[in-house]
Amino acid sequence: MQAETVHVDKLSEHVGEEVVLKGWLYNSRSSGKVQFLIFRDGTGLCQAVLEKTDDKVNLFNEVKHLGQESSLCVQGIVRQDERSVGGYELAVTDVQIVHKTEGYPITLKHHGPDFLMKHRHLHLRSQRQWAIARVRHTVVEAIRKYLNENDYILVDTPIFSPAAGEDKQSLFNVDYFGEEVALAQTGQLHVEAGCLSLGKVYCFGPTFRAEKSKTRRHLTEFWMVEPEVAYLDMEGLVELAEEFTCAIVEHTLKHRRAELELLGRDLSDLKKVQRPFYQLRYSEVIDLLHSQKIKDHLEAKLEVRRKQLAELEKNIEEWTAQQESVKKQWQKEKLAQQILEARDEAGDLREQIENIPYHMELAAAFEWGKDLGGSDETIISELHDKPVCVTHYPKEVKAFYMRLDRDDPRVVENLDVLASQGYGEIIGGSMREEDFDILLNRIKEFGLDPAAYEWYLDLRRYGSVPHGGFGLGVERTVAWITGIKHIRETIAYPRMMGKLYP
RNA sequence: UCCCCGAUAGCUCAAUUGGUAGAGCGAGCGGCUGUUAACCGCUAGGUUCGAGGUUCGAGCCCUCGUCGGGGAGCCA
Repeated sequence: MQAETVHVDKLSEHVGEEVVLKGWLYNSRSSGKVQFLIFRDGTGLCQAVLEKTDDKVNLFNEVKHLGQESSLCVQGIVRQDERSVGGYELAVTDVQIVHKTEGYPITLKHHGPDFLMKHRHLHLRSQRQWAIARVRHTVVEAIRKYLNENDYILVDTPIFSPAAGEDKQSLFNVDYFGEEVALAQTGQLHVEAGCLSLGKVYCFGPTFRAEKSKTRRHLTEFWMVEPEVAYLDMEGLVELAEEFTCAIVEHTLKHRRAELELLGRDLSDLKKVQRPFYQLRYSEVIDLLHSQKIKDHLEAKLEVRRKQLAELEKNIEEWTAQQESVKKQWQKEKLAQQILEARDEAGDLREQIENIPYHMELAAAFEWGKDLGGSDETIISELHDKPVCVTHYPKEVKAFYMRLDRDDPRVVENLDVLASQGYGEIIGGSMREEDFDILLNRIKEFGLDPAAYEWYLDLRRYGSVPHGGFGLGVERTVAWITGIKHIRETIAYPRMMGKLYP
């Protein structure tokens, strides 16, 4: 292999040249005297075409039996061809087999989530997962870029955590030289100390929550970025959350358009993510939940879902009937696949249809003082075509450190950002209580031991200032931006209840 | 912790309401010079999640358990 090694995503710069690609066999098709090797190298897919000419009979026969995911180096001449994935292909002159793979478990056909999660270490090689990983990388890049360019200083906060940030039930306990400590579920308390040193700071790391949640929005280990700013006020906090969210979406849209399109994301939704977001105070949310508008919305949604279900059921019937008459094998298979997907979707719809009346009741019966439920958040975000900032919750349902609103001490100056399209909460944050006496009182009200928070109280003893910040969940943000249904696909190795392998 | 659904070939699913366990993909072999999850032919592949029960007979019905999916609560 004498030619220069290049990557698939740079093939357009090498048309007419002989080059080497190093990677893996994604799929292959053979047609007697020509083989199509669908090849991947981490930067993209490329079709390599190998013809059975007299000088390449041995090579042809050797490559013919290569299994999916065999590793190989392919040498050939780059040419433009519309029929090929990516628009370029390689006319093969030589192949070096690095490793022959037999019986690769993940085929290009449909697999169930359990099987794929057990093979997560291999699943990462699939196209969709590849695209999601690249979007995630860019979301994280956007986060760091925004903060760094705006003069935030990174402060790494501890993962072994002596005191709870929030409530103790959702903590993972660890034996720390005989002492029971917890894995951090937020870096916020510690980052506040950094904030009073450096002004504008952030922490960014893994976060652990032992909540026994089995839903498409939850992980037990996830990544969170938490900016914290001194001399900030509530208005500034909202502005920061909005700017931050917009910067992430904009950067990702700019650099990962191809991946988002591959994932089937409707980009027009993302283009709408512009300041200002919708602003709702908690009390306004209650009015909204009790309003005729919500009732109408849910009734309309119910009607739409019923129609969609009827339509799907009709399609399933038609496709099932067609299966009998269709002769070609691949057509049968395609129909079978369509039917499976439609059934899945129909199941989803039935569940929604069943739940909507319940959600209507929940919304109508919502009383001041309760925390917003998942269904309430979904309804609110569905009613808006861009993210919604919900603020000023009752102090009882929020953490002890959140700053009491001086105009209405029943509520705190907090902020949740709900992503659009029903993706739920991606940001949660607040102004922090800067008054020593109020904070101490709040710690006691929550039944916490003030001794454990002595160092935190010091921050109010010595040079206390108004300050605030928030946490943004990386996985939920990636799920929203990519438009994928389940958060478990947004991280390479999802940790969920009962899931620890691989 | 609670509610709903599920477990059949390596994978994805069937099995006409309790009567001899099948198909496609994948694997192996062969055919085909432009395939797009290619196609065509042949071959191999099963303790129907586990334990118990009902029955002449259980993949199917009942009880318990294990694992998985979705949701409630809680949350990023």
